[in-house]
Amino acid sequence: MSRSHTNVSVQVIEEEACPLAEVLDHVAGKWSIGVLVAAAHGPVRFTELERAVEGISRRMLTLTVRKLERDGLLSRTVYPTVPPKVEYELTDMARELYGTLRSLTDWAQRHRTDIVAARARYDAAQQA
Amino acid sequence: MSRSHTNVSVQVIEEEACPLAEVLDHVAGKWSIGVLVAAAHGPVRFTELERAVEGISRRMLTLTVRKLERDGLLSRTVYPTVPPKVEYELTDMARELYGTLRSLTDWAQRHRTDIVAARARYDAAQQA
DNA sequence: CGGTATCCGGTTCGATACTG
DNA sequence: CAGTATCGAACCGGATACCG
Repeated sequence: MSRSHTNVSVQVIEEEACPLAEVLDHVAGKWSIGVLVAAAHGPVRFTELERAVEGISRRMLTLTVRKLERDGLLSRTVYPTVPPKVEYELTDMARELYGTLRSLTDWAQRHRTDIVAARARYDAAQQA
Repeated sequence: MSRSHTNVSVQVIEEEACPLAEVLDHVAGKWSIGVLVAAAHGPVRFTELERAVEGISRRMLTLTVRKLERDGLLSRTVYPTVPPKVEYELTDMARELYGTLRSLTDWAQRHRTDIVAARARYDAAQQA
């Protein structure tokens, strides 16, 4: 366990951390990931998203898709029919991100029980 | 672009999205990622984190490391010396996650300007 | 169908001051 | 050095009602 910790590595940290913070500002938020995942398999309509992303309110779905659209992660296509039809789709940029999201998912699934266990241990230690 | 959207894929979405939401509850939050990245290169002391994660307040750093420790992502070692010395380090579980965090970073760097451009385009279109 | 508008409670977070 | 305590502002997000 070498402690090769210098000013240089602190510099590196800042360069790494800042763009990452930016991504999260775009991608985090309670519902963003859920919406991206739900839209990943093809064009999806508003109501389909509403059903797929379980628990989301209409308001939050609107705000979330707007934000994702603004950041260029989601494309929105309006068909001026009656009744109106709107389709959302991942942009190429978002499709690249999706792979990383999947590896996050995989990590979460592998360590789900570990996290629960860690919490139980921590809480038990505190209450003592 | 086939629209092979069925009940089955909706099922898949829910199975994927839920654990992902859980990860984010652990890992998101304004500062978590920054702290994890800052702690990735070896044992780091509290004050070092405070300097490395630019903009974080003492309070938020405390809350963040506590949360990460509780979830088993960060280990906390106290040396009972005067003055006190506390070192934080990624757990093995967190080190696995770090790879994914890096690919998030890489994505962010590749598309940083794309996102800025997308926003400018969107905002211009709205104000019109 | 695909949204908006408004209200409002809860949580988050920064600022500040204090401590073993 | 490594925290804790308290306060208030800002923001987030749910509920509800309405609209082209």
